[in-house]
Amino acid sequence: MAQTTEHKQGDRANPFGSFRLECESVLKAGYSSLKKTSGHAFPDLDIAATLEDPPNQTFGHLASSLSFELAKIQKKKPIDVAKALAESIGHVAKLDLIESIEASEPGYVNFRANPGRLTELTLRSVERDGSEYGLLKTHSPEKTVVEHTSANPARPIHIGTAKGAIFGDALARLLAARGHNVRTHFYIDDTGRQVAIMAYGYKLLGEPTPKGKPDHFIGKIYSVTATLVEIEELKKRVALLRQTKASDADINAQTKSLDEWVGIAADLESKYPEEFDRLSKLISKDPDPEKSIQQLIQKYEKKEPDTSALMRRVARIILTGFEETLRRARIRFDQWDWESDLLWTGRVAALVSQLKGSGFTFNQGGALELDVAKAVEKFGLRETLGVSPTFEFPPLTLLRSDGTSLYPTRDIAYTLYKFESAERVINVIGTEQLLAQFQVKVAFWITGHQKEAEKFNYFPIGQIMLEGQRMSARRGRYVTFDQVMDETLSRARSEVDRRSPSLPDEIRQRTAERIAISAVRYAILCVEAVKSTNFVWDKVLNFEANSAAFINYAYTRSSGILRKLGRIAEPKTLGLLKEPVEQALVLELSKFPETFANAADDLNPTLLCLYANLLAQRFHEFYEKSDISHVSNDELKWQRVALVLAVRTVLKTVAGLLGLELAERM
RNA sequence: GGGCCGGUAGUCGAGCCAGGACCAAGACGGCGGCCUGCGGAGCCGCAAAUCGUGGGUUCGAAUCCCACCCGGCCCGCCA
Repeated sequence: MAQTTEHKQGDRANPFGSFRLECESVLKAGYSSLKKTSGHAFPDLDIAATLEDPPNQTFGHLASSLSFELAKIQKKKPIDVAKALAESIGHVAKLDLIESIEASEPGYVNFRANPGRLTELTLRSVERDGSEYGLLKTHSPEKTVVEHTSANPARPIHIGTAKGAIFGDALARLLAARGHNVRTHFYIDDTGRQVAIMAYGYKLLGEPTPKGKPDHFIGKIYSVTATLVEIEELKKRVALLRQTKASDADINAQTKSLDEWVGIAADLESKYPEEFDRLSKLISKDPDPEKSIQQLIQKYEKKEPDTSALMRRVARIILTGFEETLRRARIRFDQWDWESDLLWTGRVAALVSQLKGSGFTFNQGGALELDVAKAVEKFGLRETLGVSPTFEFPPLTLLRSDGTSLYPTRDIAYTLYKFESAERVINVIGTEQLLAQFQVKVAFWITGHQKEAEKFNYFPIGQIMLEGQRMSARRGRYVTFDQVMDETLSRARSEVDRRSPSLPDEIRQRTAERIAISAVRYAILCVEAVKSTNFVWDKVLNFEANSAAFINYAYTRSSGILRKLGRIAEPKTLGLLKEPVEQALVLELSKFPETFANAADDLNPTLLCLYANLLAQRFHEFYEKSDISHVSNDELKWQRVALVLAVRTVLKTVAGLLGLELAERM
């Protein structure tokens, strides 16, 4: 069943939406006229909701299943009701965009659009609105913060994180085009253990200037340091267990874990012999590496000058690398938020004391706990949160017994911070964060921010697996975003070289870059965000149907036509575009505004991928079957050119929304 | 133990929220065709699906409800 979409928003045209509105209005008129002549009591039905897309065009362009509802009441056959309905509409309505209304077995009322009128309206609208065609503006614009990526600044961005980055970026583009005031934020999680480990290793090495890409360079140091520290700790733990005569099971578990880490260390040693060797010697000189790392964390939280300077210095080096990667992927941020700032500005402390005063906290072994379950029951949040009566809400530890905060606590403070400058907040994060996101919402209720709780959206990202397993940076089982882009670029470059050898080298390189980044973005965006998928090179490197290259090729072909024609004249009318391939193309163009609005309102960029692919497909079909530059009838030629121009406009708009860049030649 | 998400041709994947012409879109892979006029990264055709399983609701279920099965994930004084 189709959804209703507003007819006109701002002064932007919505051709198919206008057709839909006309169908709705005549259907309502037919319904009430039938109501008068019938003896039965008619209920108030959502008539717009009965309009749906028919399976193919032999049934017209929109169909209503209203008769099935009425047949129940009138105790008649649906097809008879449909006939009566179609007839009564014929009497009451004057038609504009509708060409015909027919009853059809088993009981649908089919509406066919008037091809001439729809073509005229669609192509004139695209011509008039240009790059703004279809970008229907919302009636209720909101200041919106989209937080995404927020990769831990300890190692390079891998393809799993990149998925969140690409979706977050596309989401921001879509919402902005819809008329919302959107800002993208990157959360720098710098007060956790990972950044401290990284800074510890970096300091030990004497703060070297990065060789190669900064995030890769520092990431290497992080991996080696983390592994060596972990091994030291495990060795101590096993020794302690032996001393205290712990159970064999406990000792075995730790030993097994230790063996695994030793294996990882061996891998790292062979990959980075120099760093491994040096760090290994340096760390062994430290009597208690773990303590050194803890001290870094604690001093940083307190903003101790030397430590703060060090931590920020290292984190910034990594972030430089992130920015380079993200820029390459056409992803940009309006704001970078440091987690440490939340502590230093007292926001975390203020939140904790407010929660403390709420009566929903309790003390457990010196740690401060939030009784989430109690709050859920008190405020009756199960329905609001959409969870079953048996969903368990474990308590949330807000403060460690040493008084330091934990990540969820800081995340609550952070989300509140985002609301300081926004009416709506969208968090683009992995599906595994579901419970944590619930906890944030519940904390919002406790602190009296229920309005914000309603405007707080969680956009879950399903994992990308590697050979059926979770990616793990420490185990070296991961693919970086840079790797993916490099590989795709080299593949795109060789394709361009092969197909367009006559283009200058510079153009070929730029074209390959566009094709490559678009291919990567499209491959990620064309599958729904929540689904977890296996990373497959062939999919990213696919330049055939259902890929960004396929869409770009439609654009390139249209460029070829226009280039060949040289000059372009205005057609007098648009009445000659009667071929099925032309009509199919017009219909697709007419549906773009509705598709866009639905994608933006449902937070679903994937819908636009499917649309872009479909539009390109229709164009390729048209291109094969229809001549343009060599038709002798000039009027027909210019009308077809108008169609080509409209397709180009819409392709470019959709591509922009998804962050794909189109090349004129490829 | 409790929960969340997913399960659609050999593979990938729309449709599910808002049930209707579904004998289920599209792609990859397979098979067979199409360049003496706009670039073949294309087009046309063929083969391929117990819509995870079993019940239920309904005139009608891939879609809603219940139970179960499989896969991923979560339930830390980690982040």
